[in-house]
Amino acid sequence: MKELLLLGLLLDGKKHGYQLNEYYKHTLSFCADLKKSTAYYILNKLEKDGYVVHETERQGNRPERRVYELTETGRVLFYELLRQNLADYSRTYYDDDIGIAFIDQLPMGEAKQLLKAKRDKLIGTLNQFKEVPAHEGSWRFVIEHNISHLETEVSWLERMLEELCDD
Amino acid sequence: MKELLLLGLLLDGKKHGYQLNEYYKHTLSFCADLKKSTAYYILNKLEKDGYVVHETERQGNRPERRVYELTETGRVLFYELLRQNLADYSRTYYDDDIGIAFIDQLPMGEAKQLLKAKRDKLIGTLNQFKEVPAHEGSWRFVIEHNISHLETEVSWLERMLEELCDD
DNA sequence: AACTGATTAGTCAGTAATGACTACTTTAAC
DNA sequence: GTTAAAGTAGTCATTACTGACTAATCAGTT
Repeated sequence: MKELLLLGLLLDGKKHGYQLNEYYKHTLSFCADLKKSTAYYILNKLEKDGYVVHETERQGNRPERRVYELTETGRVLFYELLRQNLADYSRTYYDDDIGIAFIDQLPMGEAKQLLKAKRDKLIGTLNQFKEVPAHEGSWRFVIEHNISHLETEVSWLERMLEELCDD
Repeated sequence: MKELLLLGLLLDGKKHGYQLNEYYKHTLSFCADLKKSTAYYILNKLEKDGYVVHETERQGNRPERRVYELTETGRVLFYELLRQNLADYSRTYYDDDIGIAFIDQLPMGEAKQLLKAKRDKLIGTLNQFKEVPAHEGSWRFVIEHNISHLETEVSWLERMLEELCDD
C-alpha cells in the first residue's frame, strides 16, 4: 500500500524528498504511517524495478538531493494498485482484542481502571479528528471514515465498562 | 503485541508448537494474524531473553519437538504487557483510505463499481462473523467489537456510494 | 560572532516478519 | 500395497521496516 501512496504523491510531477514528506504530512498522514527511512526504502525499490527514476540536483549551497519522477510503467502501476485498493477488502486486526481476550487474568476492578485510561486516550484522538477543518473532495470521506471508527471504538469500550461486573 | 499473545497461550502450562497453533486457531485467530514462522521467530526471541524455556521431547516415531514453558520473568512480562495493552490506545490506519484519497484519478463510474466489489467482500466477512457461535466470557466482546467495526465500514461505504456523484 | 533550534538530505545497522521449503508420519481410500 | 491427503515440526533466505545517526544550512537571538 505504501507504494501506492508514494506513486500517488508523484502523480502531479517530480518531487524531491522534502516535498514528498511535506505533501504527505499535510494531506496523507491521516491515511498511513510513513516513516522517512521507509519512504527512501520504498523509493529505492520502486526505482530498482523501473517505476520511478531520479536525477540529482543541487540548489545553492544545500547538499545534493534526489528529484524523483514517475516513469510510464510507474504510472501504469499506480492505476493498477489504485484499482486493487478500491476493489479489495482485507480485514483489520485490532490489538485491543488481544488484551480483552486475556482480561480475566486481572482483577476486574483493575481491568476497568485500565480500560478507562484507554477510553480517555481514545477520546483525545477522536477530538483531534473532530477539530480537523473541513476538507474538499474525497478528503472529507477519509476524515468521516476515521471518526466513525473512533466513535464505534468508544461505544464499544463504554458498553464493556458497563457490562463487566465488579466481582 | 504478538509477544503478549504467545505468552498468554503458555499461561496455563507448557505446550509444543502444534498445541500452540491449535489453541491459537480455535480461540485467538480473530484477534491477530500469527503465522507459524512468526510464532517460532518470537518464541526464539522470548527464549533468548529468558521469558520462556524449551525442552525437547519425542513421542513415538515422530520427529523431535520443543515443548515451551513460561519462566517466572515470562509470567511477569505477560502481566506487564497485558496492563499496557489494556491501558494504551494507538490509532488504527485503514488502507482503504489511501485509495479514497486518490479516487479522483479514476472516472467516478468505474470507481463506484470497484467500491461495490469491496462492499460485497466486506459483507461476506461480516456474515462470517455473525455466524460465529456465541462464546463465553470476554470472548463475546471480541466478536462484538469486530462486528461493530465491520458494520461501521459497511455504512461508510454505502454513504459514499450514495454521495459520490456520477459525472 | 557565537549559540540555538528548526530545516534539509540521506545512510546504515539492526529488528521484524514471512513465504517457500524439507522431511517424516499417520490415516484412509482405492 | 501404493498413492493421496492431511498432520507434524521446524529452517532459512529474503523482504519489510525503522531508530539512530551524520552533516550541512538557515533564521533568529543574544
